[in-house]
Amino acid sequence: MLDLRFIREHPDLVREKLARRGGEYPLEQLLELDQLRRKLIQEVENLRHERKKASEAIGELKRKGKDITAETTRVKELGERLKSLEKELQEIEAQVKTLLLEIPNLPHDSVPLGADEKDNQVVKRWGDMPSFDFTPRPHWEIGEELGIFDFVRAAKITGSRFVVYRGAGAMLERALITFMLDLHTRAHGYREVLPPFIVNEASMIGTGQLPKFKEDLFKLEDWDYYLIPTAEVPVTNLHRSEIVPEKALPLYYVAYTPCFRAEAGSHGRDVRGIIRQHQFNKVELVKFVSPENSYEELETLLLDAEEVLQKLGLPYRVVVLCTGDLGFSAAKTYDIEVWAPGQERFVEISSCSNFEDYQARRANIRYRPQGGQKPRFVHTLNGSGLAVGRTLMAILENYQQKDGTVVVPEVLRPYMGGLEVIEPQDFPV
RNA sequence: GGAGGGGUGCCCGAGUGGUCGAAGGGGGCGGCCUUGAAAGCCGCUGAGGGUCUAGUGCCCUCCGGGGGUUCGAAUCCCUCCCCCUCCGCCA
Repeated sequence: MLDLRFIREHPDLVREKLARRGGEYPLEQLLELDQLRRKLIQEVENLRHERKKASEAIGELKRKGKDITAETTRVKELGERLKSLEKELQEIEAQVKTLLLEIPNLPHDSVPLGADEKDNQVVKRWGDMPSFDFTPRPHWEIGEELGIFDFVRAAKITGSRFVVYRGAGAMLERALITFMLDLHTRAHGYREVLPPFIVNEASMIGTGQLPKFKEDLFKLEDWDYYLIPTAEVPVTNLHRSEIVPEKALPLYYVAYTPCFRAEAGSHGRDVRGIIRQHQFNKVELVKFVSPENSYEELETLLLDAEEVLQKLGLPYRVVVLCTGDLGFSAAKTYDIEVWAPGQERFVEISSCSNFEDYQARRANIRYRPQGGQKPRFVHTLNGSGLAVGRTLMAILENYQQKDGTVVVPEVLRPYMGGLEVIEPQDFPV
């Protein structure tokens, strides 16, 4: 969330920056409530002060063995007045908190102005798109023909937007996960963690999924627990309500987790194939850094994610999201889009964001600056490194051959028992 | 699921109704000592909020969360959450 004091002191700036995102936010209402809140705080605190002094006096009288009945009745009245004011204040504060949680982060000044994804700007291209002497096919056709996807049985055991990976498909998914984890831990200095895939409500609020985006989440019945939509949630919340020493920064984490998304409102989008599933695997990079260099850290985070695609030989482009397409909690986001020749389009495969102190303030993640000064909020960043299912999709489409087989990228072969080509799976059923 | 014990500051830990925001230790910061460091010694060191004359100011809140009793709660009561031990169940 935003800093209430900053909003109060720079309302025009905040208004203007929120306007860049488009949409309506309850800023004016918040400012009004904040004024009321501060007035109530003063009244309450004055009363408390009075009561405190009077109570102390009673203690003094009692010690001297004097009569205190007159004083106690007076203070009791004071207490009752205080109680009703406190209740009022509590309600106002709850409302302020609610409004604050519904206001998104302010876009960074380097984020291009724009209304929606059409205004995102391509900032980089890498790799040559493969040329084929046949018409390249989409991954769902390749995968089903190879027998590595089974959508029919997935629909039977669960429902739509699920898939069963079989044989070399399952192995390829597993190889990708391990390959990515190895790259980020060994070459990029990330610490590997394997967090819970289920988190509580406080964690979801900490990273910004709740309270606003409840409909995107799977919730466990009779529990205040949710399936994670991304490892960003458990990993960022690792340090919720902590104060870490400055010398511990920056903290780099990498985590493999499955991700669960209700995909409410995406009916009819990407219904074919494995691009948009209710459950998918992802390797996620998360950074906790000091505010001074978070934008440099965003650039290196992006490069760390890009390197996965480079090593796999998959062509891609990087776009910077415009203000209108920016996620709720993010101040700046780069998307990496991999080339999918079977669909003749680029598909998002990673999203790398700097949240500045927006999540840190929600989740109360701070660091103590060297020299023992007051704690400050860290900056948090995260990025997919990468979405595993979509990487598998890109491999099928970019490495497909005329005969329907798929070449395994060289870096993955050690992870697949030396397998060089994926051929039709020979299963009796 | 049953029985018991516990949650206090950056960390550990004392504190069972009244100057208790809280002993002590660790850590951190500063100083002395030292060629330098370690050790030793001395001092400082919680967080959040409100306010103005903006000060090394004044005030309020915070001892797991919420509620209650009381003139007054870290301390008493209720409730919820979490952790530990034993038993049961279990991959």
